[in-house]
Amino acid sequence: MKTPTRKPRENRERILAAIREAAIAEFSQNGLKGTSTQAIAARAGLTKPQLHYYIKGKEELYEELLLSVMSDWKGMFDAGSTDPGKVLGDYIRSKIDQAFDKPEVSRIFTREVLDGGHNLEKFWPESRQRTQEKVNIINGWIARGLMKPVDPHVLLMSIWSMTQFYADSAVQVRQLVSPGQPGWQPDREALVRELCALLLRGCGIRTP
Amino acid sequence: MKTPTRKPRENRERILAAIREAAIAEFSQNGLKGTSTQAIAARAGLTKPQLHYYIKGKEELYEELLLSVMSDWKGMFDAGSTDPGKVLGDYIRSKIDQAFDKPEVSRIFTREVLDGGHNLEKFWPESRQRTQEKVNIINGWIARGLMKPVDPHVLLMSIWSMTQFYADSAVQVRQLVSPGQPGWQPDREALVRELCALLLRGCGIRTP
Amino acid sequence: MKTPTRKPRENRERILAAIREAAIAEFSQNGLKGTSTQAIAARAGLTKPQLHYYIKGKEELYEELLLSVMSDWKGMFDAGSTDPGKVLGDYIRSKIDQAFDKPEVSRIFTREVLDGGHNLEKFWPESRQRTQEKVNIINGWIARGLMKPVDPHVLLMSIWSMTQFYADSAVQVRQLVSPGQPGWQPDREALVRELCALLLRGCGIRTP
Amino acid sequence: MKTPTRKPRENRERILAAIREAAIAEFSQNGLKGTSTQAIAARAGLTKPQLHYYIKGKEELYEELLLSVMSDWKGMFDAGSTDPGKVLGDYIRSKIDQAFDKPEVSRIFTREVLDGGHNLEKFWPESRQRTQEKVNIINGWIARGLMKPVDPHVLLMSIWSMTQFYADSAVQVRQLVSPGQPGWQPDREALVRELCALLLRGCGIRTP
DNA sequence: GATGAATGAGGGTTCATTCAT
DNA sequence: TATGAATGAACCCTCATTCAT
Repeated sequence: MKTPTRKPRENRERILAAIREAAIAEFSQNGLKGTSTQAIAARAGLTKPQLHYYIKGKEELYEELLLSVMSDWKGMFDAGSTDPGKVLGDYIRSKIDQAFDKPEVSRIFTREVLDGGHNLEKFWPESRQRTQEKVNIINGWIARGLMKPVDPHVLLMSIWSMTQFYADSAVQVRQLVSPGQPGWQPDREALVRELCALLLRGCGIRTP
Repeated sequence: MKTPTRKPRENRERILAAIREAAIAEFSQNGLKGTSTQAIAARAGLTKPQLHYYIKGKEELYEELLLSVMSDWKGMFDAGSTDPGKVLGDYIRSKIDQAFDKPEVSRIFTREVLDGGHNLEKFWPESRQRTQEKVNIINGWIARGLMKPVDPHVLLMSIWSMTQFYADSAVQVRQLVSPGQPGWQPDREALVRELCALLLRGCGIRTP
Repeated sequence: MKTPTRKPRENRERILAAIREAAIAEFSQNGLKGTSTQAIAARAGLTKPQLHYYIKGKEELYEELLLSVMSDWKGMFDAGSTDPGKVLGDYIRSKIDQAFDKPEVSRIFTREVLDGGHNLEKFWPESRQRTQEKVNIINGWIARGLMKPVDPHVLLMSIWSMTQFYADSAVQVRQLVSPGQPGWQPDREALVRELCALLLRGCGIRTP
Repeated sequence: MKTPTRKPRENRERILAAIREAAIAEFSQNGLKGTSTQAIAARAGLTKPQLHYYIKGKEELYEELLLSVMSDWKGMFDAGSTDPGKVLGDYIRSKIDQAFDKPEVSRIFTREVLDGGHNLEKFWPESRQRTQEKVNIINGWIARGLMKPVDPHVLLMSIWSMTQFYADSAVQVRQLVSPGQPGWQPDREALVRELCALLLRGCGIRTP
């Protein structure tokens, strides 16, 4: 009569969700090696053996998380429109949204890359292909005179890093921009506007 | 009688340099927690107790290293000229040079920021001040009509992240750009040119 | 309503049999300590708690099994005949049959002896008595001149170990006898014949 | 000034010897899985981490021990003489000596075989070859009429198991032979004599 | 009867650091 | 200075068993 446990399925799902949340927080803060199952368990309100009842191991949990992280980025570069300004603008917005809403997720990825990206090996082929598709689209725009001849790879990596920055280096941002003072605040809307302006102008894309 | 040990001072310096070099490599690859003193000692050609004879502790060594890392970035934004294009271009080049030549140093910093930047606390005030100076300079350029009204903070962070990216995400770059194929290669000169073009145009700075 | 469960008694017996079979296989392969209840449960098609519903504990299950193993050896040395050759020959055949047909059972016993035989304590008195009876019979044969004066204990232990070997050391046998080649194969009939010839001749027992 | 530790080399060797002795005792009693490093460490008078300072791991230690066990058996079957009775008699004596003097070592091997012998894989080829040599020698004796036509493999395995028995089943022997009473005692000399008589007569080898 | 969940103990191993020499 | 040795804590994981449903 301690805990009702009426619906086992639901309970399991709830616990698993708690584990995932805890793991994201821990991995994001301390990395794969730096995170102890102890910490994940504690944060999820479980004991260590309990945790192992639900997951297979630390690495497996990490990889599963990494997979869900990767899937979050799919389809962000939506080439539905023929307007370069709209496509790139939407891309920037999506990435900034993700950086503001789920910064931990971004950090897990950055950390993994910093660690050598060995757990990402299985994702590279697909990522490579998707990158190539984007490159082709941008080259098409250039060919049609819709934008200046910018190296597509450099452009894509620039957008990636500029937006990722607001997730990974949130601390840095907060510290460098007169904290607690009426100075600049990383306001999401203003930021998106500024980044778009900077980049679209840089590409020579005319905006309405 | 094994080793002459003629000049203790010199010897000590040489060993300390070896330790620093080894530590940079290890910390850069595995982070603070992920690095074992064993690994540092081995890479520096010492035994573990030997290492502890020269350093105070892992954390202390790390902090000392972080300090030297930070000093590398001082003076990169050289406002000696009145030409915004030259100042920003030089800044970009310096950062890219550093990213290509000392990527480990960059990675240690990024990792620290990812970890929360607690060991950077003492550096924030100075960094903040230097950032403010740069912001003022840029605002001056804007006031004098030398460039479009771009948010200086966003601009600085963009340059920072875009350049840093080539150090931190070297793996990603290599993997995403059709490796081993005649595709795009991260050539330093071309890269600097592209980044300058993109950013200066984005700021509305006319280049000769 | 999932499973009919028509005859609970029968079902229980069937499950218990499955457990015993699974346990024999596991204990025989991995020993008492090396076997996990998990493994037994899995092999018997049960969950761990289910298994614990039917058994009292791992050790208890083991002891119960050991008991049934011991009973298999009763009456193998059948002194019904007055012909030493026949009695010993039948004994050898029974033991080889058991070694070939139920090697796991043999192995559980050998393992237990290797472990110190603490769980066999209750069986020793009876075994001792049965051994003494056999010794007396053999001494009788010797007294009547039916065989050479061989130490009965040594003879019995020799037969025991020589036959047991083909159960316990099946791997060794297979590996040492040119595997996969047209060399010697552990053929049961030939083996019994050879062992009988060797031993009976060794005892100076004339065979028809 | 706690412990002299004057000669590091010597000390290390002494500790390693203690570890090996402890490990033999433990592995012999509880097998690879059943033995805890804790137990080995305790028996050797060390703490667990201390133990790991000297060995690489439990499995490695086990394999090293197994290797030394195997080498103990090399050259026991000394075919220096042309007298079958002497060769086999010496073989039996060597094996019985080893069974009485180092029973634990024998048990480690038997246990390994019982476990499937996976750690012995690398030894099989050599063992196979040595077995073949012995088989050839015995076949030579038979061809020259020095002994009856006994299957050499069966003979060798019989000798092996009969002698091994006194190491592996020491408990059984002690329990089955009226313990504490003036009955039969496993006296080494008598045992060797009995076994030789039994086997040589079984092979039809005339002894002086 | 069967199932999800919990628990406490222990297993193997690695680590940062310090001692005594 | 430099080395063998020690130490105590922590880490990841598995196990046998039991509880409540």
